[in-house]
Amino acid sequence: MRRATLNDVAKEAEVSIASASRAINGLDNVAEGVRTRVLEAAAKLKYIPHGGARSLALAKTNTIGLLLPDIYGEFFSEIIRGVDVAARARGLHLLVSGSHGDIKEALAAILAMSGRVDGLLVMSPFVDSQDLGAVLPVSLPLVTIASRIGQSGYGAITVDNYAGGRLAVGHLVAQGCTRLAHISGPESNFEAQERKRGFEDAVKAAGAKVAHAVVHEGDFTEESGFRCIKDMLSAGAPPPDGIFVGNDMMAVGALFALKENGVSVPDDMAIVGFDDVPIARFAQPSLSTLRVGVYELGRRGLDLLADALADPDAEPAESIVISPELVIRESSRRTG
Amino acid sequence: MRRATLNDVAKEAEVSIASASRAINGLDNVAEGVRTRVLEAAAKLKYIPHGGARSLALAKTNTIGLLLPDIYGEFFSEIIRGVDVAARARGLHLLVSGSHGDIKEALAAILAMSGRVDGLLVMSPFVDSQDLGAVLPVSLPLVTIASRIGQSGYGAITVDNYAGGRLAVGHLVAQGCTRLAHISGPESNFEAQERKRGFEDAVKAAGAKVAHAVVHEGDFTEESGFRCIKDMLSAGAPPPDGIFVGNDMMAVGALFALKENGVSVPDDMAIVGFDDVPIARFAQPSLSTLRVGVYELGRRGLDLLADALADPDAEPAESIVISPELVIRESSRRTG
DNA sequence: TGACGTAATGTAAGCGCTTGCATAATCATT
DNA sequence: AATGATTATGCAAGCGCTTACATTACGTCA
Repeated sequence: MRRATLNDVAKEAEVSIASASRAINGLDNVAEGVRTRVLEAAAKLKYIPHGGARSLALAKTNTIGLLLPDIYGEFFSEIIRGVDVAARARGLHLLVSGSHGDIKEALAAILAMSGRVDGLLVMSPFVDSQDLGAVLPVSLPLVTIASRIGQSGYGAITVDNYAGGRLAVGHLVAQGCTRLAHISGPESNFEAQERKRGFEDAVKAAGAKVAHAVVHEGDFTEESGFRCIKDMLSAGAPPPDGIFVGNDMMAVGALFALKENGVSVPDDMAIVGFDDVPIARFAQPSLSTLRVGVYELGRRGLDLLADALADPDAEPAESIVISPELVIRESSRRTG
Repeated sequence: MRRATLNDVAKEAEVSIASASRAINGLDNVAEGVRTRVLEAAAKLKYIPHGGARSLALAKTNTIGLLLPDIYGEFFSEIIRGVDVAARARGLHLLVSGSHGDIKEALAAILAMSGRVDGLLVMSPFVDSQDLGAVLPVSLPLVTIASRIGQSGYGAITVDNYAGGRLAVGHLVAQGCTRLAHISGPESNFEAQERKRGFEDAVKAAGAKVAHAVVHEGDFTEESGFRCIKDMLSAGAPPPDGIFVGNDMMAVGALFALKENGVSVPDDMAIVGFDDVPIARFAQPSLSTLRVGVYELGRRGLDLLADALADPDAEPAESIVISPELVIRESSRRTG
């Protein structure tokens, strides 16, 4: 049986469709008798308003689109949590999509979202994200998270990855490490590049205190962290005694590999990750890392967007920069 | 500047709106000249089709609604991953919402989704979910995951939690445990109840081999697992030597508490969880658990729904029951 | 050259809803 | 009782799009 429309309800209640609409929406210019008749008819027909049609008529969807590289896993799950909580608080719904690292897919997702959302929350940490910015319709309110999109115009939330990298190195040096290494994220990832740059500059600044500093490239997955450590250990060269790993998942993989090879952490090798995803404190040993407040990233991103939506001609909020905070746990705390 | 509509494009290209539509959608009954004119006009005006309007006209959204108790965290994140992958493979989009354990919120979410999705994928493991079923519009294709909703009609995916509970106990007994305990999920959760029932029946069946079997009630969070262990240890009674924990997150909390109290796992106490979320193998010691294949839950749920959507008058697929598989890791592997 | 099939285009209805405006009904006021 | 103010209701346009159907233009064949 076809789903009931407002028209059906109106007929059943023997009123005009306009009155039915008003009754359903609780407007006050409806006679009591009409209201009850309409409501009864609606219940009888199991009428449920058609959200899409309503959106079209109102030019308002009460939905915001969330576009992430992926929509699962420790990191993104935390982002989603932040966004979800904030959205719920404002009565907004979420249309989420993953771009899977593919600009094409990201564009397709945005196309599909167009006309279904009031605004867009985008995280696209790819070095060439600017292209994305160029294609985006100017008309859709857009807030970016940890991205590098040309014209955002509606604010952005970014993480000071460079400073984070420097902090990590500073800490490792303070712990007495003299041979440093970095396991970076992919070349194509803007955040990864910034972290690496922080690492390298800090190493340079440390001067003679640091003997040599290698960089291995991973791809932000646990497996790649595992693999990088294996490579390092079998390289022949003396292994480093302190590693700054580009994100926590790779650090977890690294810890695994180190344990497998009997390298003691932190005594033989100190490890520092990045992000502070929930798993960091469960790792064995627990993982020192740079806390970004991933949850906050999501929450504040949504707030920024929702505020812009609520007051379209407020001046665009300046972008927010989040400074990572060093969290020292077992993996880098030298007793000596 | 207002966003461009198809009408604007048609005017710009000096053709009728019908031709513009056909050109944009790549139909073949359009003269080449017209097509290029339209496409150029569209590009010039930065035209992006309005998905909502298109859906309304086509009575098809290519979106499916995913309603979960929460949309983040180890467990749900895995579900989302399965759903996402399957949806992507079929070109479907996802409108996700969390009910936060509140039936009211779940209903609100479903209302909001109505008319924006072609079908619904719902997980509502609450004992009183039937009420939800009663209210749902019959018209929307619906597949349930690990839920207990009256008339699903379009198939369902369920987990054999009872069998899982029995398996866990069987394993613990086989490891030589004689004093068993269970940390259950909340009373209101259907799955939790089934797992508990499995535990209790298996204990009964074990007869004299098991001295006594206590049940503590948690709420599926890590904290509650932690707390239950603390309670157990300070209870005065001799502590159990084998615990079946209702899910992995609580088990992780339990491991923490045990380590804090110097109880050795698995020698003093063996632990078995449920779900096999990704974190289970990272725990220290790694966690024995009942693998549900959470990812599969999501993937197959979506497939079921999408198939029903694709062929509306196929007979409703029978529901799928997933049998958990025992995964033995360090937390319950006795060397003796 | 005229009848006819084919292909390109336009017209307009309709998807389900909201809402400005006009109309009708009710009430208070003098 | 006549007037104006107030309230309830309905009509119809419109949100941006698709598409059945009608119309027109064109080439083909006898």
